[in-house]
Amino acid sequence: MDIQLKRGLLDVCVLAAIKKEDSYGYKIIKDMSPYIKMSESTLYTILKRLEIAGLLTVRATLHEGRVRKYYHITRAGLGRIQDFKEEWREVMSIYKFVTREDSGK
Amino acid sequence: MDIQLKRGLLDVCVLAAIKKEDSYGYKIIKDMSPYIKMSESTLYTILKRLEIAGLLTVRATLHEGRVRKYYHITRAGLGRIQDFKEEWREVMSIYKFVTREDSGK
DNA sequence: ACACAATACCTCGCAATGTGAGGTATTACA
DNA sequence: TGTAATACCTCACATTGCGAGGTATTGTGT
Repeated sequence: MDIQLKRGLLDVCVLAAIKKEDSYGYKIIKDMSPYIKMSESTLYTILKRLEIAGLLTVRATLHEGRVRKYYHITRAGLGRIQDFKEEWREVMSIYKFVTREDSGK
Repeated sequence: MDIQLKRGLLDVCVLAAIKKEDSYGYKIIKDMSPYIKMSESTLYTILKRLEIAGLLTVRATLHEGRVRKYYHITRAGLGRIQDFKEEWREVMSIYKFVTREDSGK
């Protein structure tokens, strides 16, 4: 899908992916892939960003000899999703503006 | 509204603003302002970009001593709006993913 | 006459961010 | 021995919205 359209969705998608239960990078990409594709470099950049912003916390673990970092959403992260939800009214009004049919033409 | 969310909408909004009838920069901003705010520098950048991409054409006129440039949407521009419309299914599925309630939690 | 808003266009540098290319390391399987 | 899968990461690059700033004309208030 259009890269510009993605920009407003990716952050909040990642948050949504760890909302239900803590998850890790590799799994987040797999879970999101039916809805939205993203490269690994993008995801790890975003995870770092969201951590710095305090929207999630990290906990490193060892799993079958491999490092695995679990991400946990914070209250602020949940707030971010809520904000997104509220902003969606605006988005839909824009969508309607774009797709309206100029009946007279 | 969130600047990242805007990125996917602005181009197509501008096209929608000139779809009904040819319009010019200053008026486009006014027309769109109830739906989405954008600075002049943004708009003129976008108009230039869309012109280069062949999604609209320009016609300079004189109006009460001031230069006024009218923009006209091309077939490709209409196609861009159509593409956006079709991509919206994907966007809505992402929206649902983000806002779903984890019933069991 | 002077100041200021409105109309109408433009350029430039900055900051944010998705991506491909590339890197490191372990486990699983043919 | 080699390749895929798992799992993490860095870096340079291109795109793009925006603020700051610029130019010019017309209209309005003092």
